[in-house]
Amino acid sequence: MPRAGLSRTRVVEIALATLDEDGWDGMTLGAVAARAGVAVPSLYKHVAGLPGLRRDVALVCVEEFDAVLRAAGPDVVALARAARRYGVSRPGRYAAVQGGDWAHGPDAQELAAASAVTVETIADALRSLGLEPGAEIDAVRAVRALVHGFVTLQAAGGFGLPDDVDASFDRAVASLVAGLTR
Amino acid sequence: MPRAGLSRTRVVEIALATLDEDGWDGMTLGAVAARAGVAVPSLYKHVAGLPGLRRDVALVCVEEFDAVLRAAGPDVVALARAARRYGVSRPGRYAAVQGGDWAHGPDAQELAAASAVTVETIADALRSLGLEPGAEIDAVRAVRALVHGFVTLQAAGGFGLPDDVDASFDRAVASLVAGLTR
DNA sequence: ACCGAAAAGCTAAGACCATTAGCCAAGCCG
DNA sequence: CGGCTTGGCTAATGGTCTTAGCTTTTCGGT
Repeated sequence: MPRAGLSRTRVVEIALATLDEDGWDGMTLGAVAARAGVAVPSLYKHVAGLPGLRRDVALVCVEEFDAVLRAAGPDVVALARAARRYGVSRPGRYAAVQGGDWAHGPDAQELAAASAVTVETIADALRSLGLEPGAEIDAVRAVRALVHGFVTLQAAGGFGLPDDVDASFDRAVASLVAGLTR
Repeated sequence: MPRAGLSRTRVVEIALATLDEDGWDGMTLGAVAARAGVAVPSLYKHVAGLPGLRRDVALVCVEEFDAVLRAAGPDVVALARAARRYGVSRPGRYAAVQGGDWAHGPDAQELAAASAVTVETIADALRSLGLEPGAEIDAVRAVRALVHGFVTLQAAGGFGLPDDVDASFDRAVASLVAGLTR
């Protein structure tokens, strides 16, 4: 029996491919093992079960998401567009970034730290708007909520009308920014 | 063997109780059957499997959610507050309202119709702001996205800082409304 | 009042899912 | 070359949903 030559990072890579194809709920141990050409229990040699795999995958996605945001530059609108593009084009990874409840898990530290970086990126972009100091946290929350809500509603097919969702999004962000700087 | 005296509506009632206690993912046929004092396959006599049960439960929740919004009156801020209060106090039912992908299912009609009523309620509240006719759909989407994003981020523990989330929400809604009517 | 049929429960069984235990062989290192 | 670590495996357990088929209750019609 030749070995498959797996490793933690290789398993995570394969899991990411599965995630992109089958979504967050479809990223099952069976699917990953099949794609790796290996029996399911073999994965436990590299990864701490399904929760551990999800945690590892989420960490990669959070870091990737943050990189995308950073690359969008310091403009709030560009940042929001980039975040939404990521969420729409890679729904599985976006769900991994936002979706987990590992906020309550034991190994939440790494994830929380990585998420904090993302929040800080948004805060940087908002600083250029010249908000009052006390309003910054509120503004970050508002932007995150608007973008996240848009992405998830769209992903769930919540926008029944076929009107241009891109335009709606741009206008919503513009309106919120206008209201924040009012 | 005495009968349990179940019915479709009774099963849905029990499922709602399970939903409130165990959340959307915890609303399993096993949990519902146990609470009903019945074996799992017996539920199939009243409900079309798990997808059918979810569809029925979602329908009830959508109608309830719409009633809550209507009761909040025609003010946008009050409506947003009511929606968020519902989402925070009954996370399971809120997930049922928003969460499904039955938009693509075969029996999406009833659900879609009920959801359309909710959207119309929001549109009514926004009409009092005196928006330009073409901007209405965009405005509804913005409000829905902001509220929905806030609720889901909060439910996922996405707001790390312990700052007052209620105040952040009120300010976010006020900012968006200000931006929309600008 | 009775008989038959529909309805409502049940058990059994099958397909997946995650997880644990324990075995065996591959490969590295002295 | 021998042994130990490591990475694969099979087997088994318990959970999920689902279908098939059986039994018993219950109700309606004559």
